[in-house]
Amino acid sequence: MSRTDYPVYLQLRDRLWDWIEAEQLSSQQRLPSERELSERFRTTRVTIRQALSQLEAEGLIFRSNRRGWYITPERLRYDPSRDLGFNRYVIEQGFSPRTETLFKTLTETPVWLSEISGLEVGTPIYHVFRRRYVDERGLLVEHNYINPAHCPGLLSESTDLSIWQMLRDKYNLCPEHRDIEIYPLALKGLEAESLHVNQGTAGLYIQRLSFDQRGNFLELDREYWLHDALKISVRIGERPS
Amino acid sequence: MSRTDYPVYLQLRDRLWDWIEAEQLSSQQRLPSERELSERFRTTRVTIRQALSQLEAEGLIFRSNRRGWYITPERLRYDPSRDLGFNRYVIEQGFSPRTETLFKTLTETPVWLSEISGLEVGTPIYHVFRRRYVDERGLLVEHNYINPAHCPGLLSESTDLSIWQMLRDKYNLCPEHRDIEIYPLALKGLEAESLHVNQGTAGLYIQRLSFDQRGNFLELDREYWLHDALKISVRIGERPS
DNA sequence: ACTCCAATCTGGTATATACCAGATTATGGC
DNA sequence: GCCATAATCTGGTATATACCAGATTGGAGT
Repeated sequence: MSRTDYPVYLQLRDRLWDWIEAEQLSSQQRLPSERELSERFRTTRVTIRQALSQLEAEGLIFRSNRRGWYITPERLRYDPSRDLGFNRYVIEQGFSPRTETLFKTLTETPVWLSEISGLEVGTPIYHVFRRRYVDERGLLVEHNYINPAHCPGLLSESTDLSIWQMLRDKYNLCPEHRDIEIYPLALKGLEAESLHVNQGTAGLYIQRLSFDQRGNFLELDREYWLHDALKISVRIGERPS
Repeated sequence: MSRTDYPVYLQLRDRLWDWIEAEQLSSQQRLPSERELSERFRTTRVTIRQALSQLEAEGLIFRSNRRGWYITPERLRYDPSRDLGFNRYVIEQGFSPRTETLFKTLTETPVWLSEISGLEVGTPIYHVFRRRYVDERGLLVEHNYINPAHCPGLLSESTDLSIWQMLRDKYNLCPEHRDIEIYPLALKGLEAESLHVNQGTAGLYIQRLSFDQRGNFLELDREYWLHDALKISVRIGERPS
């Protein structure tokens, strides 16, 4: 029994889904062009785009600006409460990570950061902005604000790997307390541009604010993820075996 | 300096944002109709809708089916790792909660639940489906699957309050171990209908799988939130005062 | 082989128009 | 006052069309 009372674009959504399954399209493969799809499914490009947007919202496909539509890879599992480096858990899941440092600089603590970190406004602070890839798809950009009082000279190190690991191994820093915030938002401005996605693309924001044993501010991490790129997975307590 | 090289709908997005601020529109207030806005801003309804969709993605406004656009209330803070009842933390934040039980039934464990819970396929299981409001806006729907072995007769209780509290107070059950999963998705089917939103509306999925001290399955909680309704906030470790 | 540039392909933006379906409001009969 | 119903208002869906801008491709010239 088909749902013929559905709007066309929802029928198309389902037909496209079925078609993708039937064609066995897999991760990162390209769909036919919108014009071709609109002919094949006997409708207009506008309507096909509505259907494609649905599948995009569901995380089945994603768009690459003016290049086409592609099959979304499996979501990356991610536990923001653990201090595992990005590279490490990406590899653990059988993917291939890459990190680009877009800029790193020593700047002055702005008001908003002062309010959540406890640092005085104007205090020197490291600011690192990085883009992270999994299998050559850019999944997130990340701002790190690090207290240089605890790790002088950090900027001269390579920041293409785990900052957290560097803090631990080289500076013997270990966060004792953390505040984590997570919420969906729209990617815009610098974050959208850096990820090469359109303004307003759905994203997920993850913020981690870390303090040491004495309550001193260590680091702030603000991550902007593509909405379809990750699945947060947290385990609390021990599971008896 | 204005960004005149921006597409019209992004300029409109910003102008609408400014207009909303200037008009001091506040939580749950209604915007003028799309036709009126398209006249006021000298463009077509199609383009105004693109701009409105941007603001919707950013969480500034939300739509109520065929009634209009409204200002989104502040996000609710929510800590899925704690066992605070919904009603309690909503009230703590100065809002007014309400819960409707859409159905509750005794059914048989399906395959997918068996795989994550360890129950045998076909084992009796309680299934409760509820809708939760804050200030009379439906923010989420929630499926609860509860192991009746630990709490016989639960269905004859009222399920309009905290199931967790009932499990603790009446059945002395306390989860020792939990697996939590969170990811953005599109609301569709039953969940979209129950929240009176369009198919494909952005949402956030939160799943909690609870076991007792001996590793027995207690409860599965699957929550479907509106994307703009909550801010997950978790505190790890103690903050020295 | 290589570079450069033009042609072409892609999705992105924009306008105009029409009708539908649910929600709300106005109206008229009681 | 109340209730049923009709008119109206709202966003939702759909088609047709045009042009833009970035990405890719293909070919000419070296």
